[in-house]
Amino acid sequence: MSSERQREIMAASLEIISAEGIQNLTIKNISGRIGISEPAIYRHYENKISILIAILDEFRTMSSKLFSDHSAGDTSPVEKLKNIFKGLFKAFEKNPSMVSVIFSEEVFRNEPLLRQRISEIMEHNSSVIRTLVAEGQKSGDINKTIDPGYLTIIITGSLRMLVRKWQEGDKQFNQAVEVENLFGAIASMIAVSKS
Amino acid sequence: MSSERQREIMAASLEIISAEGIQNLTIKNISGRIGISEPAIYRHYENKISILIAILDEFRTMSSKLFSDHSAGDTSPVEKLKNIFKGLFKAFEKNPSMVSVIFSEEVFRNEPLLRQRISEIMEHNSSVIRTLVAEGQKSGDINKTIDPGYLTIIITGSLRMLVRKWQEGDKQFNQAVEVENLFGAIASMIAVSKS
Amino acid sequence: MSSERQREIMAASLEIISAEGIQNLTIKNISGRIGISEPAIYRHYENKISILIAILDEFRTMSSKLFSDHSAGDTSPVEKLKNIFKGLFKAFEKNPSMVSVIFSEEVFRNEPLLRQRISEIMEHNSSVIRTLVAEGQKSGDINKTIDPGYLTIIITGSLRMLVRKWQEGDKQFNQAVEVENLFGAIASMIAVSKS
Amino acid sequence: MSSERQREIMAASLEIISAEGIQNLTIKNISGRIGISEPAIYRHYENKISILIAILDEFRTMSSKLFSDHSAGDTSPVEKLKNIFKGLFKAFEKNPSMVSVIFSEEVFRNEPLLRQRISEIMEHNSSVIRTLVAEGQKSGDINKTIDPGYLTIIITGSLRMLVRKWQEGDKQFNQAVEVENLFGAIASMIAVSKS
DNA sequence: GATGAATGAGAGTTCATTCAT
DNA sequence: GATGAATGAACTCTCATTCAT
Repeated sequence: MSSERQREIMAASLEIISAEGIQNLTIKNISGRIGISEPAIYRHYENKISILIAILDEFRTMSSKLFSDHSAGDTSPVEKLKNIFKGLFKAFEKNPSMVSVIFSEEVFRNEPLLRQRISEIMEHNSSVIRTLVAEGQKSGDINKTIDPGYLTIIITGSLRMLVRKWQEGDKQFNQAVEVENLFGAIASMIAVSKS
Repeated sequence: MSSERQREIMAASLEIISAEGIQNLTIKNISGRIGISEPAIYRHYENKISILIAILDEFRTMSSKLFSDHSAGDTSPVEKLKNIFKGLFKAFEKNPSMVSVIFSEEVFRNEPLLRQRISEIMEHNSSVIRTLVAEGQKSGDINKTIDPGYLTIIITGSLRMLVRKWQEGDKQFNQAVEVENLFGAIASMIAVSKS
Repeated sequence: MSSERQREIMAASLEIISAEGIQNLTIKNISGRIGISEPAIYRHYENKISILIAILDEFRTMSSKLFSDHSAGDTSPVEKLKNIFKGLFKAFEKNPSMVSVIFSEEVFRNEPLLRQRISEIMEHNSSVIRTLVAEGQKSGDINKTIDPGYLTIIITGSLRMLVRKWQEGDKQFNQAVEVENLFGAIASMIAVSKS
Repeated sequence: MSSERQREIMAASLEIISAEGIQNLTIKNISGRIGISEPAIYRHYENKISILIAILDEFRTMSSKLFSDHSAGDTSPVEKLKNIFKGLFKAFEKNPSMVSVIFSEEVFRNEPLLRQRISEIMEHNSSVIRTLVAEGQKSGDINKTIDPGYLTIIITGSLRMLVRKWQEGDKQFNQAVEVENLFGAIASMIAVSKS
C-alpha cells in the first residue's frame, strides 16, 4: 500500500519525533533527513497531516495485530494480558518514536482526523483488555468484586505510566523486567485470594 | 506576588489552552483575549515561556498544598490517598485548563525549564503517594506483598487515565462519583484480604 | 548647563556604547543602568537623539578646548601638533567610549543633527591642524613642498588609524609611547631635511 | 558560486546601504527593492548576517586580488603602492556602497563573524603595504629611518581619510587626481632626500 | 518523480515614545 | 521628578504549501 518513498518519509518523521520532538516535525526537517526537496514530500503525501495519519494507521495495524494475536490461544486471560503488555513494550522498544506519537494527543488536538485515530486505537485496545478482564472474572482467575471498567482503567493507566517513565528516563531501564514486575503486581492484586 | 495583569494573562492563557489547545497559545491570542496590545504582554512577562512557567508554578503550589494537606491528619493512609484523589479532581474541575497544561509534556519537550517543572511536580506527587503506600503497608491497611514502587505507578497511572478520560469526554461525567468508584476499586485490590 | 541626572544619563550612555556598542544603546539599557524607569529619561532629554547630541556637544567642547589650548603658547608648531595628539589620546584614555561615538558616523547617517555635529568637530580639528601646518611651513619647520591640505589629511588620518588600532586591540597598548613614536615618524617625514 | 538571485540580493543590499545607510538594511527593504517577498530572501541566504558576510567576502576577494596584482611586476615599490591606492579608489568608485560596508565596523561590533571578516581584510591589506614599505626601504627608495610599522599606519590612515572625505562630500571630487596628489605628498615625504 | 523559487500568514520580540497618575 | 502601563511600528525568521519547469 505504502510506496518505498512513503515508508521513507514515515521513518524520517518518526526519527524526528523521537529525536527532536513532534514540534520539530516540519516538512523541511523531513525532506532534509531523507535528502530530497520539500515539494517532493507532497508527491507522496497530500500534506503534513496525512503523514501523521499514515503513521497512526500503521501503529493501529501493529497494535491491533498484537492485541488480537495475544488475546487468542488457550492460555489464561491473565497470561494473555501479560503477553499483550510485553508485546507492546517490545514494539515500543523496536520503534521508540511511536511512544512520542501516542503521547502527542495535546499537539493533535486541533486535528480531528488525528484525534479520532488516536481515540480509536485507545478505544480498541481498551476493549480488548476489558474483554479479557471479563473473561478472567468469568473463569474465576480475576476477582469478581472489581468492576471490569475500572479495572481496565487501572490496567491501561498503569501500563501507560510505565511507558512514560521509560521514556522520561531516556529508555534506559530494562523494560522486560519492569513490565514483568509491574504486571506481577497487578496480577497479584486482582487474583482471587486463595485462602 | 503576581500582579493583577499577570493573573489576567495567566487566566487568558489557561482559557486559550483549554479552548483551543496549547498550539494556539500565542502572544497575539493572549493579548487579544485580554484586550491589550501584544507588546503589553512583555511588560508583565519576560517572554512566552515565562507565562507557562508561572502557570506551572501556580499549579505546583496548588498541588503541593493539596498533597500535604490531605496527607496530614489522623485518618488511615488509604483514606488519605482517597482524599488526595478527590481534591485533585476538584481542583481540575475548578480549573480544567490545568489538565491541558499537565498533559502537554510533549509540547514542552524542547523547553528544559518547563520540562523540569513538570518533572518536579510529578516527582513530588509520586513521592507523597509512595510514602502513604508505605505507611499503609506498615499499619497493615495495605497488602504488604505488593512492591510500593509499582503500587505507586499503578495508583498514579490510574488517576491519570481517569483524568484523561474525563477530558476526552469533554468533562461531562460526574467525576466525584467516578473518582470514588475508581478509588474504591483500587482500595479493594490493595486491601489486606480479611478471610 | 546639564543637570546631574543629565550627566548621569550621558555617562550611562557612554558606558553602554563603550561596553556593548552603539547598537545596544537603547532607552531601556540606559534607564536600567542608572536604575530609573524608561519614561524618566524623557524628563531629562527630549528623545534619544538629544542624548547623543549632548554627548557630541560635550566632546566638541572638550576637543575644541584641547585644540586651542595646545595650539597656543610659544612652542614650535610641530611641538604643538604633538601636544594635541598626546592630549587627544589622553582624553580618549580617560573616556574610552568617546572613541566609539566618534567612529559611529555610519550609525548616525540618517540623523542630520548628529551627522552635522560630527562634521563640525572634524572640520574644526582639521582646520586647527591645517593652520599649524601652514605656520610650520612658514617658520621653516615643516617642508614647504608638501601641500598643507594633503598633509592635514595625512596627519589626521594617521591619528585616526592609531586610535582605531588602539580600540581594536582592546586599548591595551601603551598609547603614550605609540603616539610619541607615530608622531615622531610623521615629524621626521615632514621635517625640513637639514643636510 | 553565487546564484543570480544571490547577486541580486547583494546588489540590492549594497544599494540600500549606500542610499539609506546600513541601519536601513532590512529584509523588507531588500526584498521590496528586488520585488520579491521577504521569505524569498531566506531561500538564498540563511539570514541577514549571511548576506553581509557574502558582501564582505566579495570585497575581500576583490581587494585581495587588487593588492596582489599591483604588488607584483617589476616597478618600484613606491609605484606599486600608488597603483594599489589608485586601484582601490577605482573599485570604490565602481561600487561606492562598499565604502559604507567598510566603515560600518561599529555597526557590526556585536557580530563576531562580520567583525572578524573586516579585521582580516584590514590585516591583509596592511601586511601587503608593510611588505612593500620594507622592500622600498631595502631598495633605497624609501627613507630607512622611518619605522615601517608606523609608516604603514600613516599610509593606510591617509588612504582611509581620503576615502572618508570623498564619501562625506558625496563622492563629488575627482578622486583620481586627489589620490594622485595625496600619494604624491606621501611619496615626497618618504622619499630618500637626494640632496 | 523531483526541484528551485516563491509566498501568505503568522510567530515572538524589541524599540522609542506617550500618558495618566 | 518619576513610574507603570501601554502602544504602533518594525524586525527577523519559520512554516506549510504551490507552481512552473
